This record gives sequence, C-alpha cells and structure tokens, in this order.
Amino acid sequence: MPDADAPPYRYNAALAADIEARWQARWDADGLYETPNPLGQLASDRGLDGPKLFVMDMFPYPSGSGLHVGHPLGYIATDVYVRFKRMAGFNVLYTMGFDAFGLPAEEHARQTGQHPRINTESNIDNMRRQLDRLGLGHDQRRGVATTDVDYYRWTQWIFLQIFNSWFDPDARRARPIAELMEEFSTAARSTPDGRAWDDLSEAEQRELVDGHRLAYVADAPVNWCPALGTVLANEEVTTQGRSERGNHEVFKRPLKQWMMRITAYADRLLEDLDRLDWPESVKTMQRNWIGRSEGALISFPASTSPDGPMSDIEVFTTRPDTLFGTTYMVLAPEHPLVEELTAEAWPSGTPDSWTGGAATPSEAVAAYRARASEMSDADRSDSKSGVFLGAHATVPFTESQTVPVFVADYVLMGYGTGAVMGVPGEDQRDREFAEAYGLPVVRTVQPPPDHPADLAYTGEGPSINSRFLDGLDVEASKALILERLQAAGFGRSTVNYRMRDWLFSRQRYWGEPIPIVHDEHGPVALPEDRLPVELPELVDWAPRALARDSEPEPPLGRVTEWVDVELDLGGGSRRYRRELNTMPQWAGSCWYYLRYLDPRNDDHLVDPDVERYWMADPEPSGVGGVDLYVGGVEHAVLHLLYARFWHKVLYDLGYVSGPEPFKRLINQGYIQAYAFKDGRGIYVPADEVDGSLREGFAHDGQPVTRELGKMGKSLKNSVTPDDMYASYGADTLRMYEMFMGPIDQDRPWETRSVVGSQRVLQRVWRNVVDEETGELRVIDDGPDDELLRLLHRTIDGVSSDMEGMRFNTAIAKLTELNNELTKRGSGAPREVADAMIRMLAPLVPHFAEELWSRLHGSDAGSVTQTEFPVADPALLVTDTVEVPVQVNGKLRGRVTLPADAGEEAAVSAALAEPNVAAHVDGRELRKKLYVPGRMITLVV
RNA sequence: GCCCGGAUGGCGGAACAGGCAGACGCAGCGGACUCAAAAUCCGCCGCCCGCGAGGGUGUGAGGGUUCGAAUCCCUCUCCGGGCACCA
Repeated sequence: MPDADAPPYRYNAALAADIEARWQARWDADGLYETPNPLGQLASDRGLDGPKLFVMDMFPYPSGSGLHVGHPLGYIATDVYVRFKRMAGFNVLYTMGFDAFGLPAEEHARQTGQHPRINTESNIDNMRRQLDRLGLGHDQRRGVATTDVDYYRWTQWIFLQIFNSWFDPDARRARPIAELMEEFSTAARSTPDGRAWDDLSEAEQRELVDGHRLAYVADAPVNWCPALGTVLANEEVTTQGRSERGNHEVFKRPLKQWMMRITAYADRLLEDLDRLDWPESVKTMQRNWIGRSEGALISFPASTSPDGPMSDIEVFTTRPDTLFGTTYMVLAPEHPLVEELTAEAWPSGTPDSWTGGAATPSEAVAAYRARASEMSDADRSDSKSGVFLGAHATVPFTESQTVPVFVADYVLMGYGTGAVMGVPGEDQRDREFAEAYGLPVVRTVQPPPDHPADLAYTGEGPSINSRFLDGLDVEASKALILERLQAAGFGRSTVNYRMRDWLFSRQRYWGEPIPIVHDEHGPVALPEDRLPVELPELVDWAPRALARDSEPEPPLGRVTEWVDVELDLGGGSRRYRRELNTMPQWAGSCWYYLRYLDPRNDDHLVDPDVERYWMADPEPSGVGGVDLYVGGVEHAVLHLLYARFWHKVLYDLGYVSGPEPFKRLINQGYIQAYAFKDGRGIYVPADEVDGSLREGFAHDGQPVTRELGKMGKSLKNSVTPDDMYASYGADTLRMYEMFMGPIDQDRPWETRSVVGSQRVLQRVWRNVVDEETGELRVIDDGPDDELLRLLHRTIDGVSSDMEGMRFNTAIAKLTELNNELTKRGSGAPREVADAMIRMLAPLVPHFAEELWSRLHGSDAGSVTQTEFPVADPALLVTDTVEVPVQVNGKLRGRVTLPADAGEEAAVSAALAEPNVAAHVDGRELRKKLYVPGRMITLVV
C-alpha cells in the first residue's frame, strides 16, 4: 500500500475511518434519523413535514457467523433511496429489527449449553455493530426483536384475535367468534343437526364453535423429524422427504396440531395480487402455490359385491366432461374408504397383476399401504403402481358400467378428495396406470388425426363415446354434464386449491408460547390481560434427538410447574393444562412492520391513527401498506403469504386500514463470488488464488478451476464488510455495491474493482480539498455556461435515476460531472461543488457530510437535511442539437442544427454534409424523415 | 415436463417510449511527471480492412415487421430460478 508517502489530506481508508466515526457519533447525538409520529410517544413538536413514506428491508435473522458483503446490498439500496426521499421532502419511516426466534439459536444452545437468549442477544449486538458501520439512517428507537417480551406479547395478542374469529363465507371476511355464537344461540344460524343451541351439551357447543375458528386444533398427518425433535411444516421438508435443516429423516405421524385457516382467504389472497406492485415472478409463485382450479365433485356409488352395502366415492376432477371415459377408480392409500371397500376375497377372474401377489385383498392392501408409508413422496412419484380392492364402482348415468376400484399411490390424499376417476383416454397419468394393469382405454374427446394413439389426449375437440355429450366441445360438455350431475344428485361444480391450511405449531422451546390453556373440552383462550405468556426459564431446554419410532414431545412439557396452572377465567378458579407447542418462526415476521410504527405502545399493537398515517393509501382505490419492501426472493411465497393472511384478518377485524401489508416489493439480487477448486476438487481459499481468466488461475503454484457460487464458508469465498472497511472505508463499499449493477440483478463480487469507486471519491475530494494542505480548492467564480448546463443535466438525470432506484447510472452521471471538473484542473466552482456534494449525500453520507462542513463551515448543519438539488428546466434545453444522419439505414455523418429546425432545414443541412452528399451522390431522394433532435433519415 | 427470468467488448454493466450500440467503472496499452517506482494527470481501447479520411461488420442463432431493431413479432439454442403424479 502506497499510503506511507501519500499526501496528508488524501481521501483513503484511514481518513474515511476517521470521517465515518466522527459523523456517526454526531448523527447519534443529534437523533438525526428519528422520525416523528403524528401522535403518541414518538410524536415530536417539530411536526410532520411533507408526505409520508414507509420503506423497509426484510429484517435479518441474527446469525452467529456474521455478515459477508452480500448481506447489506439491500440495506444500502434502501438507505440511499430513503436519504434521497428525505432530501426531497418526505417524512420517511426507516428502521431495522431482528427475526430472532427459531432453530439456529436453539441448535447452538443445544451444542454449547448456553441459553438461546444469551446467544441471540450477543448475535444481535455483533450484527448491529457490523451494520452500524455502514452508516444506515435508521430510526434506532423503532427497531424490534421478535424475541422481546414486549414484542411477542403482541404476537400472542394477534393469535388470540385469530383464534377468536371465524370466516363468514357470505361476507367473505373474518368476524368475531362471539357473533357466530350469537347467531347459533338466537337460531339465526342453525346447528348442523338442527337441534337448538341450548340442547347441545357444553362439549358439543365447544366443538361446533371451535370447528369454525381461524386458528383450530386438528389431527393432521405431520412431518415428524426425530433428529430435530420437532414437527416440520411441509415447506420445511425437501422434495426428497428430508428436513431442509440438517437433512434428517422425516416421518409422517398423525398429531393434534394448531392450524390456521389460510385456505378461507385463498380467493382474496389470489385476487389482491393483481393490485400489488410486485415482481411478476413473485406473484406467479404465489398463484401457483394457491393453485386454484375449477372443477367438479362427482360421487360414484361403490361396493364390494353387487348386492352389498354402497359407499359413495367422491372425486374431484377438472374434466367432468370425460366422465364416460372412466374405466377404473383410484383411492389414495390413506383414504378413509379403503377399509370399507376392501373385499373379503378376490372376485373370480381377477388378473394376477392386480393382486400384488397376496392371497386376499386385505393382505394386498395392508402390504401396499405399509410400503407407501415407508416411501418418501419423491420415491412414490417414479412409477405407477397399485392394488385392486376387489370392489367396483358405477359410473353415474350408467346402470351397467361398473369399474374396478384400486388403491394407488399416484393419488395423493392431500389434494382434492384423495380419490380420482381413472380416465386413461384423456389423462396421461391414468393412461400409464391403465397400461400397467391392462385396463381399457376409452376416448371421450376426438383427437386430431396426427395424435399418437398411445398417448392421452388433453386438448380441445368434440365429445365422443359420451352419450348426451357427443358432439359438444369441451366447454359445452362440462357445462351440460355439471347441470345433469347436479340435477341427478351425483355432483356439483366446485373450486379446489392446492394450498393447505397452515400448520402453525412447533415442538420447540425457542418460539412464542401459544396463549392457550386446555380443559376437558379443548382449548381455551387466555384473556388479553393475561398476556404476555412468558417463556419459562428452562434449564434442561435442549430438544432431544429421538428414536425413529418416537412420538412428538414438546420441550415445554418438561416444565411441570409451568404446565399445570390454576386460573379463574370466569366462573371460579379451576385447573388447566397449558399449551405446550410454540409458534413457528414465521409468526414474528408476519407483522413486525406494524410494530415499527408504534413500538412503545403498551395499550395497542399500534395506535389506529398512527397506523392510518403510515399505512393508508393516498389513492382511494389503493391497497395501502408499506410503500417499499426490499428483500430476497427466497421469501416469495411463505413469509409474504403468511403476512398477507394475518394482515387481512387484522383488516377484517378493523385493526388496520388497508387489505395488504406491502404495496410495493423489490427482490434485490444476490452477490455471488468466484470459488476455486484444486485438482482434487477441494475448494481453496479464494483470496489466495492468483492469475486471470486468460492465463489461468493458480493456488500454491497448482492450477485451480473457477466457478461462480453463493458467498460463504463452504466455498471459501467470503469477503466480509470488515475487510472492506479496513481497506477502503464504508462509503467506498456503499458506492461500489450500488455501482455494480441494477438492484434486482445477481452479480459477481470482484474485490479488485472496489478500488475504482474509491478513486472516484478521491477525485471528487481533490476537486474540493487540496490533498497537500487540506485547504479548500473551491473557486468562487461561477461555472461557465457549458459546465452549468452539464450540472443541470446531471441533476436532472441523477434525480430520476434515484427515484427509479437506478443507483448505478446515477453514480455514472455524477462521475461524468466530476471527470469534467478534473479535466478543467482548477478546483470546482462553489456552485457546482455545493450541488454535487448534495447529490452524493444519499450514496456516501459521511463523505458528503465532511465535504459539506468544509465547504460551508462546521456549523452549517447536516447535508442530509438540505434539499436535493433541482434542475433548472431552462438549462436543460439547448439552442443547437447535433443530429446523426442516416442514408439507407447507415450512419453517414452528423450535422449541428438549431433545436427548432424543421424537416426542410434539417434535410438540406444533412445534404450539405460532405460524407452524406457523397453517399447520396446525386441520386433521387425517395424518402426523407426528421425526428426532431434525434435522427435524419434519407432513402435514395 | 410446466411456469417465470436472462444472454450486449477481456470483465461488471449503459442505451428509461423503435432513433448515434458499448455511458461509467475494472483490466489492458501508450504518453506526461519521476533518478526510478508508486500515486496522479492526459490519451487509446468490439472485431476486420486502411497510413489516413473512411469502409465493412457487430448486441446468443435463424427469420420477419420498419426508413430505422439490443429494443417489437415468430422459431430455436444455451444459462439461471420456481414448481413438479395437483386429478
């Protein structure tokens, strides 16, 4: 490093460190980034200036391993944008919290014996230190951690609101459960079996009401992971049927679990996507996740013998028009009708391939089910297999068309009704099954002549072999068959969703306790004044790695003195057993944006007026919510869908002013980094590799190969912000990250390029400050006309780039302006320096503060509180323009024209240009065109 | 298999509404300053032909629309991401 004999006032890492520390201390002392609320504890007598803006990053999990340079990319981008908007006159709410419950802290605690809270808090401190060094303009008073008791008290409060609500399908919204009970008790709504409310026992009343709640207990097949000692949500299990964390084995077990009725909101979650300013890819992922499909429910009477008792097999299908192509039926292995429809013995003539080699249907079914339960969903998907139950079903509208009933694992219990009608002519999966078991194939839609005979046909065409549907196209056939099915009582149209209800409970310690106690009839909500339900201190808190065949057991069950409580919840003191499950990590992140608004409010989750000020949409048709939310695309579905769901419930119950939490979403790209492997395929530390793409890369003299990947320990290619602070300073790091490319794009990190951003800042510095003396180099003469016009074009371009978050091009324009100053070599004219420093302030705030105070004196105040420069429109228009000339589509020259020149004048000027004239060469002009200021086109 | 993105110099990227392709930065080359080096400043920098003026060619490939296409349309290739027996 050449710093030893560098000029004393050069802007380098040492000076940057000094400047950054000094200004950060002053910002803190002045509370510069504290944002006032219209009322309440965070109100300020300085009042609310300008329109509001709420900008937010997805808050981080405070991991123990610290940050690499990829982590703060989004935070820097929002900070630059927020600073720009503040200078443009907005009252901006911008802060940062921590998503601190969850598995990693508990896993760490399990290995070290240290309580998760201690580890979590030290991680938060460390992460704060690394982030603070970047100079982010957060309102520090508003940050929350989901593990704060004052915070999770309100997470529990929201749970109670959800528990105490039901979804009214007629009103299409949540309503208080008390209103449902009122309707039952006044007979405005009848009970399922028609008895009067008062004739139901307490147990019956409770069961009826509990079955309507938005949070409910259900016996669900869950993913039990003994190695982690917990139940996992479907989305935490990989497609290989292992745990996403740790890659452990996962088994299906039935268990009483808390569920959230998100499916009730499926249509609203789907519809409102159209009103959001989100990346199209994220909306598409959510649409696919919800998976709405319109179809029909159809009942097939089935029995194990022609004169035996009948059971109805109900199927869901999107193609009711293909009903008459049904040649068999399939039940999922877990389907409840499998027992009833398993015959005593194989009917005569049953092919051997249908029996699975078993002596009786029940043996075959038992063996098949046992095998299916052992297999992961991925293994199940490979080939079509199944066994015959010995039963037959009758196709509706036919007396005689009976078809065999199979159990097969290509039908999933979790989708539709867990049963399908097998139509091998029109569905390729059914076709494959039919071929494996020698079942007949009947086409019900006429395929085009070139359609292969051995493939199902899923396209359009007239119905055939379908009785009264023959000749109708697919859509008309669907309509008619539905009408007939409905009239005959065999079925009806319905809408099915891929999305399931949200499995909400976890058998963990380090999560929010669910504020519920149980009596002999089931769950009872704790009253709000009993919140928070604090996590008990637990000495033996560690989850236990359990045997494969173990049953799920929550750690809280070990705190016996906590589990059993005596409470008076009205009607006298009695004993209850506490809920032992805790909430999933998603819970705390579902609503943190609301607490940012009013973090110290002890009476409300958020004051309604404060909520309205920050969240209500200025457009009457708008959805409201956070104005800009920035984060990784990995949260495209789960976090964003769960948060939308909770927000809609709170909206229905009147606690928030709009239907959506996040109005605009941007996914920042990832910073990737090159990783290097030696001849053995082992990664070598990337910072020890020499060479280039052309001459090849080497480590310790041995050739290595290069690949691009995620930054991290495993690829040995991490670069930490601390390294960059030490070599260049935080402002250079900020500028480099913003200069690398558009915010939403992945990009490879290249440490050797960072110096370019530092050199740009050094050139700016030199145009304002003398490196040798530290004196100002600014000149008091006004800029000449050319420079003044360049300045205003820069102001204009930088403003719109900042507004559009195109910080890379904003930096390029500022660099051009500064390069022009450097070229002149005389120090910056004061007016230009002033504007340039203000334009730099959002990007490199410490650097700009330092130059600002040198330019205007130490009591000039913060540059961040000045106005962003505004371009003078008069200086953006020019008298003359240089216009390119095309002849027959090829560029042949340029001419300078008055800006208001007409086509005739432009064309004659073009023809006067020698090179243009040479190419026209006296030939006839067939076409002439002048796009003012842009292009002259001649065709000869 | 289906659904989204994307492909521009040696590299990251720019061209915002169909109008000068390659802004800005990195790397590279040349020059000034220096005893020398570093730093800094000035210049060059897609490819081919040409001393030059200039010409040809060029935005993954092929075709189309247009006076004019990186940009719009069709076909294809490759890369990244998501979903995946969803009836």
